[in-house]
Order: sequence, then structure tokens, then C-alpha cells
Amino acid sequence: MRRTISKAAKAADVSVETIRFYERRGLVSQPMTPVRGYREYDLDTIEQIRFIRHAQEIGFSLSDIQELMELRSDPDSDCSDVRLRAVAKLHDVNIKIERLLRVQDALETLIAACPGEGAVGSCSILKEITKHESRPDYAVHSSSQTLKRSTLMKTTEFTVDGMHCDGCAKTAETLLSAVPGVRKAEVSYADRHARVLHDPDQASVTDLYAAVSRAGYVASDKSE
Amino acid sequence: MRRTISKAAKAADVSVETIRFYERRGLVSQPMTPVRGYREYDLDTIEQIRFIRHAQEIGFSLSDIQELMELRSDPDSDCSDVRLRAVAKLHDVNIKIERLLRVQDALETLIAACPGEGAVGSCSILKEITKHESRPDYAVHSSSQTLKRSTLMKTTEFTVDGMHCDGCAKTAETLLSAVPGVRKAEVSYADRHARVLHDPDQASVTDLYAAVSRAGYVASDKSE
DNA sequence: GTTGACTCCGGACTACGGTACGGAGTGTAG
DNA sequence: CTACACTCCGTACCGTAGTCCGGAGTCAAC
Repeated sequence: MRRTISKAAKAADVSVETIRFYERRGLVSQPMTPVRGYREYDLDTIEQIRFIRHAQEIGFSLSDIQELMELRSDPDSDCSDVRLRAVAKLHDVNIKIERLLRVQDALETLIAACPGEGAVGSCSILKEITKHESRPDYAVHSSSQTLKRSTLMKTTEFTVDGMHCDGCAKTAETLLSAVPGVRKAEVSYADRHARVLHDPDQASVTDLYAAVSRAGYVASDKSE
Repeated sequence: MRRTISKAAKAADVSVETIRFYERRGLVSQPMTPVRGYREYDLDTIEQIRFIRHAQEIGFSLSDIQELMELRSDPDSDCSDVRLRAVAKLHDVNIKIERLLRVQDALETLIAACPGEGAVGSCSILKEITKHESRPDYAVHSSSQTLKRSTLMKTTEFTVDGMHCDGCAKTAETLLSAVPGVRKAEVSYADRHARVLHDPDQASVTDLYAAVSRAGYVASDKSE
């Protein structure tokens, strides 16, 4: 029995439409054997689809996954490229978690303060939302952030431990560059050393330390 | 100077298009004074827009906010309705946080295991994603979940403390009903008592306890 | 040889929260 | 009085990850 699309879908635990969608997006290669108009699927394709679902589960978008798959099939690409993407994704996830924790906190506070009965006019939750002042954390359209750009740049140097190759150093550089306010970042694996040009008002030294520790490295003052 | 839409937008810190979008959605009332074709905005409308943005920050969707605003302007509605929505939203947020924490954990494990260099062929991250088995938590298209429906229902009764009105009881009921596997939930404020009809395979007693504790109430075995 | 299940394919639709565009009218400063 | 900024309105579009639809072709069993 030939493995047509619905068998493949069952095997990979997705819907037929999903496979077709992945094909359209170029995520999985269309099988090149349209025998009499029907395509046949090999185990390789099913493996690809499984890979996609697993990568999705750990937070990668379909575009990310496309890149990962290209890396996987390109013999010139390095494992550090993959690692870099994973670290970047972890970074995104951490940011999302932090934001949600703040939201959780706000909601819990609101709920705790609410008597749970009475007229809406005296509802403490609605009152709180109405009067609540936006904290800078939340500001999306804050014009001050985009305007304040004329501050002095500063170079900070520190020690980074826990790296075991040049790839790690590159990872750390990328993470540091991603911190808002960082203009330039150089990290040396051999010297266990980082040099960062940044606006201290936007990116504090603590922020820099946090960025490298996100990848599992340990930052410390170079004098230590 | 009359307050036209761009002034209102600046005052509420949103874009003109956003205000127009809210108007189309019926989120803010269109000012009824189109003097010579131009609409004028009063402070009330700006207050409404601010309310929307604040509510968004704590996780409410525009549809939620529409409901909240209707509640706010309806003298018959009760504060418990608002509380209910906040609790439901907190519930959503908690679920999102849990999911992200699992993702965070998975990524951290992957990154920690990665040497950070070498050919992609030997990349531990890609290997791990490829072989990784879906845990039931993650399963989205799991057919077993939708098919397994013929199990026996069971009624569980327990004590709920910490409620201070009938609204609280209603909140608890809603939360319990939202637990997958729960068919029916009754909570009495007067008796501090809950009676839940559920599929014990899908919704354990622990799940039920967790649901009510999410709203700040305390569940315990009725015999205690 | 016909019925029913399956496949092919493109295109439209879902939810969410906006953003962008184009043509016409209006307000105001120089 | 003219240029430019602003406003009105409807409509189309962005990204994300699919889902659904309809017409046409195909496969296998009865």
C-alpha cells in the first residue's frame, strides 16, 4: 500500500491540510513521485514533519524552523549557529515569562483587593484600571524612549566564565548586542573577556551581566 | 482650539488610526459633534482610550474590554461579574506561564547540553529535537484525547473556604467548569461546599482543588 | 461500471490588533 | 488665494498557523 497524504498525516499526527500547508510554505519537500497524480510520502518526510512539531513545542516559529532545517542540511553550517538560535529563543521566552509574571501579579493584586460583590460603580478593579498609570515597563508608544538618544556612550569591560569555545564567545556577543542601548560588543574566549560599548542609561552593567548569564555563562567584574 | 482626532491621539498616547479602529469596533463612542465634518473629542473619550490600554496591559483582549466597559456603564451589573473576568484572565495567564516555563526548561536543557561548536551533523540540539517524543502535555492533535470519552463520571464533594459572598461561589463554579473533564459544578457559599461531576481520568480531585485555589479560595476534603 | 473515499490544487477564511492607502473635503497660515 | 496639514471614510493589508471549500481527477471495492 502506497503511503498517500492521509497515511502520512496519521503517521506524523497532523492533519492533511497541515501537510499541504507546510509544502506550500516550503517547509517540507514535496515528494517527487506523483504516481498517476497521487504523491507518495517516504519516512523522511514524516521525520521532517515530526521535527517541525517538536521544534514548535519548544517555541520555534515556522520561519525559525525553516532556518534550522536549512542549517541541518547545509554541511558548512556550524553547531554554534543552532545554539545561537536556541539562545535567542530562550531569551524571547524569558522576556515573555517576565511580562506574564508582571501581568499575573497585577491581576492577583486586583482580585485580592476586590470584595467580589456590590455595584460596579464601586468596583475596585475597574477603578484601579481606570486610574492606573502606565509604568515605563509597559509603555509601547512611549515617545521618550525613541527621543532620548543623545546620551554618552561608555565602555564596560568584564570577565566571562563558563565559555568553552569561540562559538560561546560569539553567542555572548550576539546576546550583548541584542540588549537595548548596546552599540558594540566584543567577547574573547581565550581571554575570558568582554568589552561592551553602551549607553549606561539604557543598558546598565547589570543588564549586560544578565544577558550573558542567560546563555549559561558567568559575568563578573574584571578586577575580581 | 478644538480637540480633533490627532490631539486626542496624542493625549491618549495612541495613533490616530488606532482611535478610528476602536471607534469602528464600537469600543469608544464616536463624539456626537461633527462640527463642519470634523469630530471633536472630549476628555471622557480619552479616558476611555486610556482604560482600554491599561486593561490591555493586564492581559484583557479588546473583546474582554468591550464587556468590561459594558459592565461599567450598566447600573444593574455587579462587581462579581468583573471579578469573574479577572479571575478567568488570571487563569489564562497562569496557563501561559506554565507552558512557557516548560519551554524555558526544555531550551535550557538543550543549550546546556550543546558543546557550541562542530558540524551540524553532530549537533546535540538538532538531534534532541529530532528524536524528542511528544509528551502528552504538548499534544495538540492527540486523537486519544478526543476519542476517550466513554469513561465513568464521578461526583466529588469538598469544602471551600475563603469565599465571602455568592459571587465567590459563582466564580469557583465557573473555574471548576473550565477544568477539562468537569461536566457539572455546584458551589454553595452558605454551606462552604462544592459538588462536582467529573471524569476522574481527565480531571483529578487535585485538579479541582487547584482550580478553586487559583481564585484564592481553599479547598479541602469535606470530612476534615 | 458505479459508488464512495481519497487526492489534487488554488483561493478564501479564521482570530487578533492594528497599519496603510487613496480620494475627497476642510482648516489655517502666509 | 494657495499651499499644506489635517480629517473623513471605506477598504485592503500585515503576520501567525493553519482550516475550510469546491471542482476535478483517481483509486479500489462491490
